[in-house]
Parts: sequence; structure tokens; C-alpha cells
Amino acid sequence: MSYFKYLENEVKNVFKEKGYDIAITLSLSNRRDLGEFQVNDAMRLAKIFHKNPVQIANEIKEGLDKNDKFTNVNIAGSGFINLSLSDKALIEFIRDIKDNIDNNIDKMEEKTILLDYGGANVAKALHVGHLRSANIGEALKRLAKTLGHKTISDVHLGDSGLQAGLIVLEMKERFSDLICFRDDYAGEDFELPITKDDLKEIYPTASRKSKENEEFLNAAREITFKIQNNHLGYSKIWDKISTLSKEDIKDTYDRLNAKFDLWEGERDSFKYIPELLEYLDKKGLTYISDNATVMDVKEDTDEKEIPPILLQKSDGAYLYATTDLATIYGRLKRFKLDEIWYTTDIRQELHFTQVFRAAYKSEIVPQNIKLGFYGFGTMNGNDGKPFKTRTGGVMPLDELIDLIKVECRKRLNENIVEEDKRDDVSETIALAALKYADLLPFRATDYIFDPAKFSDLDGKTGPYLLYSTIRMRSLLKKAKEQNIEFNDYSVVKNDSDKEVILTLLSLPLVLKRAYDSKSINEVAEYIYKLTSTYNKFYSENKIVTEENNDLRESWLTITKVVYETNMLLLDLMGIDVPEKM
RNA sequence: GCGCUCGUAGCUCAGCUGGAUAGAGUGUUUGGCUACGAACCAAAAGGUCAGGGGUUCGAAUCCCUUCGAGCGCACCA
Repeated sequence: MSYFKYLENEVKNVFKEKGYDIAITLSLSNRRDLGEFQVNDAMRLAKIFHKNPVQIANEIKEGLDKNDKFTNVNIAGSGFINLSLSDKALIEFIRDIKDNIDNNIDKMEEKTILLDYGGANVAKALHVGHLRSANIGEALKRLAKTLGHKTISDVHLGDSGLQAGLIVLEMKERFSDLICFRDDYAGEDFELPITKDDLKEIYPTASRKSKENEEFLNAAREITFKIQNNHLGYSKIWDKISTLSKEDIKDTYDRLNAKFDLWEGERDSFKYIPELLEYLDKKGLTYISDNATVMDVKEDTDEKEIPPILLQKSDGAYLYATTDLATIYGRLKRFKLDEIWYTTDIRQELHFTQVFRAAYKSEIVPQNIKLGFYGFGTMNGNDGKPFKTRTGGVMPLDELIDLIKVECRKRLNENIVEEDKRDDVSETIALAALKYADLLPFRATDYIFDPAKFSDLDGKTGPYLLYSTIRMRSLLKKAKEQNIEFNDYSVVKNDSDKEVILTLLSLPLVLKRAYDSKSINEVAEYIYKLTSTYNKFYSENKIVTEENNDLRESWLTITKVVYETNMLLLDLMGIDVPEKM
């Protein structure tokens, strides 16, 4: 149990002793002139017990005064209980976590969670729109792990849609004599006549053609259908294109530190579709409407109209909802899961509402398994519309990273970073800048994408966190070089070191809030707060050269704890820390 | 048309399960390095929380309403 939780229980016990057996909340005070923490539950209790809130607060104060962990307990206003921590408590806390910062994390009851994020489309370059899914999904996975859960991450590639037909058709037009396009093709292996770079141009070309030429579009639709139904030649070439494209996709996800346990796609769900449709049909849930197979998912309690989901088009092809439902079906057959989390653009919310309902209604997913949709806001340009480059296209993710990398390279201290490491270090800093800027706004709100914002390297940014963390590490290293021992924490000297400790203390609160709301911005805000609070302390005190042994030892111990906490949280956000910068 | 989301400092955003005096970064003005690493620290200025009404001891937060913006509503994913 974290020390914060322990303190909260101490307060709760006082309430209990006074006859108020009820959940209470200890929180950091927003009136620091009155105390470090506040408890606002007296006012709530007043209503329940028909008592004067100030009277209740005074009863609690009496109990808190007896506890030597607390000091300066006072009542203000209409029943706010303010309290501060004694030095004894602060020392006890740091001693509790100094050799194992895991003691500052409250583990949860273990669950197995499958996370579905990423969602790159095969044969299309990852663009800025894919950034959030990868960053948020990956960070949520790491948060869940940190809190004690088991996770399985699946990139869930988009590989079954119309783009498949478009690309194969374009290939057929360019390389009509390729063996796989022959009528008598029997599955022989062949060389794909294109490279990864060619692929970047093929999809846009085919996409453009489909908009200009309806015949081309219809032909592509037909091929899409055939691929979905395992047409030998088309499936073979599409498999080859997918494999080629995945290499590229994987490279970009590697840069972003998004690691997937499963590299599956929509096509991997196809083997479950016939079984799924048959199952739904037997249950009497599906029916034909306008030649398409659909399923109702509306409920009597609905206040708004929820349209039926469309499982099979009139031409026989499957859709987004079909593969998503089949994917869930397959996942539950293969894994024992407690929850499945989806992280996609929030505009897909209705779609997932429909799919989830279909999953529960058909009992593919039992009620005790939780399906969660945690969408993120749309990335817009300065005009408030989904971001486009000046030429009207989308900005490839790799291009954006390289752009920031150039800025980072300019700022590098060449006296510190060896020449052969400068490129790697610039890359690491650029990724930190990009990822942190992306994780900072609340998950669900749209935000303005501005390359200049991501290139900002001062203030509340990834580079600030890296720089400060490296400085802490360098300080610890210096102490070690000078054979300065630091194993204990024994003195609270002034306000700035106390602030650091209080901030450390609230970590469990932050992790819990982030987990409950599935939003990493809580963590991003917190690590900035911790780092800047430490930096203030750092600037006000000479740590290594401090002459008082107890003080020096205490300050180095705090430095170590903050350093380790920063490393933990940066890793949680998928941000790497270079040796030097 | 039906529904969802949003409107907070010049700019970009936090805060929204109701709590005390609404925060941060940036930008502007200003101060601090012959160094435990200044990509840092400190200070100042900057807000009728879109407008109006309601509930409450207490509202940026909950409810209603007006205005403004974005998004979604079966054969794309």
C-alpha cells in the first residue's frame, strides 16, 4: 500500500471512530496557505447526519490532532478540514520508497486486457493521424501494466477494405502478365515487382483513379470482394503487398516505441466470419434488408436512434462492423480476457457502440467482459479542419519526426554529445518532444496540429523532462565519483524540498485518476509538476557540495527517488532517455 | 431533421464524479550562470470561465435556454 493511501486510511479511521463510517477523500490542498492537504467530507456528512459541518469538522480535528503524522490541523470556512504532514511522516514516506519506488504504486487486482490501437492501413504510409492512437494506446497499455495488469496489444491493421482492391487492380493494370493474374494460376510463388517506395505512390494513384473513373472503382470493389473470399491470385499478391508494407509500418511504430504483441489485421478475422454469421442467423438476430445482411442493436431505453449494423453488403462483401465483430469473436476464442480497450478516433464512437451492443446482444461477449471505447479527438490544422499539408495531402509521420529532429540537432550541446551519437540523440529528443506534446492534451478533445508546436523545445516539453532527468542522473553520478554515500533520508530542511516530497506522495492518486479516465494527460501533467518542483529545489540548493552530511545525504536520496520516478513515468509514456544531450 | 462533443489569459491547453482566491506552458516586460549541465530558475502584467436563467450553503463544473464551432447518423474504414 502506498503511503498516501495509508494516510488516507488514517484519516478515514478518525471519521470511523467518531461514528462516520464512510469513504472519504484526502486531496492536495488548493489553499496552501491553510495546509498541505484538505478533507471536504464534513460538509457532505452534515447533510446526511443533519449536523453542523463545522461541528463535525471539529470532532475530526480532535482525532487528527492525536496522530503524530499530521500537524497544523485547522478548520476553515463552512467546514473545510486542512492539515499538513509532520516531518516525521515525510521522513517515513521517503524511507518507505527510497529503495523501491514500486512502494509508491498501488497495484490493482490483476486483469487481462487486450488493447486494440494503431490501426495503420496496409499499403498506406502512416500519417500524423496515426500518432495519437499509437501514443495513447501504448501509454494506456504501459499504465495498465504498471498497475499490475496483464496486457495483450494488437495493431489491428486495416487490410481488408477497398484499398486492397484498388491496389491490386492498379498492380494488374501495370503488371498484367504477372503469373497471379492468369486464369490458370495455381498458387505458384513469384517475385513482387515493386519496392516499398513504389508502394507509397501506388495507393494515391489508384485512389485518384477511383474518384475519376467509376468503372475503375467498380472493378476495385469486385476485386476487394474476391480477396475477401480467398481468390487465389488476388489473395496471393495482396498477401505479398501486405508483408512488404508491414515492414514499413513496423519501422515507424518502432520509432514511436509502440510495441505490439500481435500484428494481426482485419483479414485475420475472416476465418471466423462464416461461423459468426451462421451463429447470428441461428439466434435469429440477423435479417435481410435491401439485399444486405443486417442486425438490430437498438434498445428500448434508447433516447437516440441507433441504426442497425450492416454485416454483409448487397454485393456480398463484408464491412468494418463485420470484421470488428469477428475479431472480438476470435479473440475470445483464443484468449481468456477480462477487458478489451479500443483507442481510435472519437468519430468512430457510434460504430463501436453498435459493435459492442451486437457483441453483448448475441452473447458472443458475456456481460462480465468489458468492452471499452476510449476515443481521441481529431487532429486539426490551423483552420479547424482535419490537418492537411500545404499541398493538400496528409503529412507522413516519418516526415514530421524528421522535421523535429532537425530542430533538436541544432540545439545539441556538441561539447557533451560525441559526434557519432548526435544523430541518435537528436532522434530520441525529437520523439520525446512529439510524444509528450501529443499526450499532454486531454484524450477526447480535438486539438490543433501545428508542426511548430511539436518543434517547441522549451518549457513544458519532452526535452525539458529529458534535460532535467539527465541532470539528476549526472548529479547522482558525480556523487558516486566522489564516493559520497547516501542511503538515508533524515532531515526536511526547507519549503522546496518539502514540495518535492509532497508531489512524490501524490503519485498514486494521479495513476489512479489516469487509469479511471483512461487519459494519460494526468500523468503528463504530473511528471512536469514533479520535475519543475525538483528543478526549483535544485536551483535553490547546492546538493553535492552541501557541508552538512545529513542534509547532503537526504538531498541526494530525494534526487534518486525523483530520478527513478521520472524514468518510470517517461517509460510509461513510451519516451526514451538519452545518456546525454 | 435526429444525436454527440466543444466554447476558460494574446496563442496552445489543463481544471468538469460541485468546494475556499480559476491554473500551466508560450508570448510580452524584467532579474539571475568564470556552471552540482541556463533546453534552467525567479518576478510582473494578462480572465465578466461564450451570453442568459435555474438548482445549491457553495457552480468553470449539474440542469434549461440562446448564440457560435466541430463531428456522427447502413452498403468507406
